[in-house]
Amino acid sequence: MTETKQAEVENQIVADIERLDTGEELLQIEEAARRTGLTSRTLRYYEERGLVVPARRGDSNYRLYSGADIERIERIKQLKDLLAFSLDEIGELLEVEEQRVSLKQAFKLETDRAIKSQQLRQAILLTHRELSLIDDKLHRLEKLKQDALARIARHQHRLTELEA
Amino acid sequence: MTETKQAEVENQIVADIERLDTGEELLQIEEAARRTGLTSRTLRYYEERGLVVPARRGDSNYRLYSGADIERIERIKQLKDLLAFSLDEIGELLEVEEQRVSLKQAFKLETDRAIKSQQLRQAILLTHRELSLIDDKLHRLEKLKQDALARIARHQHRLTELEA
DNA sequence: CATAACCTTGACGTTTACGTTATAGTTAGG
DNA sequence: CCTAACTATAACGTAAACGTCAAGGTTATG
Repeated sequence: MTETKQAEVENQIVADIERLDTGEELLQIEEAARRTGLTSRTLRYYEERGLVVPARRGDSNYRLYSGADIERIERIKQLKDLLAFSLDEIGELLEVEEQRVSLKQAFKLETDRAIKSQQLRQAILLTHRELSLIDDKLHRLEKLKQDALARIARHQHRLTELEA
Repeated sequence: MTETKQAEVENQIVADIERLDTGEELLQIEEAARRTGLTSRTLRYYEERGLVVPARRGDSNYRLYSGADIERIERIKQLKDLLAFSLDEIGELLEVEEQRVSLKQAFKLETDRAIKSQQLRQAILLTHRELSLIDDKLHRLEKLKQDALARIARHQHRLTELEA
């Protein structure tokens, strides 16, 4: 059986996958990087910055990323690329999101109706703050678009005028 | 007459303003920086990168920025902040815009109807390319917003459920 | 005409966000 | 068990986008 280098690599990738007690698949750094479109160096850097600490380390001390970790990395990409935020700003925003998550946890355990309501209201507030950040940029982008559209319309008008 | 330091500065600012043959006001670098919300260093850096070369230099070799220069600087800010473009990318985009402008000039001088039409079509094409860049980011931002909105809706739903 | 407050061109420093290289441990396949 | 291909940390390098002096010229004002 002459296994190609390609096939070997694929085997390696399959071997990359471990599992948590929960049965969730865990990825080694290179595979996590591949799935998120980043590099392993970048993932280590994000960890150094405290942005994404992988779910756990295997016996070999290898980093093992969970599905939640991958989602978080994707989120960082979004915020960085789309909102032009620095990693510092992203960190703050993710902290807010985490507050929301832990708030969700507390919510589950809570039995007091009044407190649960209060927690939900708090979660809504946090998300609104996030939303306003996005909305702000959205509006300004929208204006940029309108400018471009206006230019096109002007040209178009002259064109029809010319060809009348 | 005990002129305050404040007043002196204001005098200086007024003195900053020179005029082109056209009668357009020209600003020295600090005032140009103040108006655009940047620093003089940044403006010099932009010139170094070839992004904004001031309209002219005075006899004193001072940089003098025209209204068009100021607009261009504002444009750079927009593209950098809103689209998260690097100065390189902005340079390319501004080049495209300049093509559009010079095209506009050529258009004015042109008498041949067919050529004028062609030029307009070209201008429209260029603007469309710009537009697609903006639109792309806009769509992805919109998705971010929907995610946030969905989260809010979920919370809101649970809240009404709870308080029913 | 002195002085303050501009301006000039270097040139070196800094932060961010990684890339790259070196050295060494770990794991799967033949 | 040897080798290839992963992994680890550490450390140095780098490009972008400026900040921050330093040394000197220019201009308005008292």
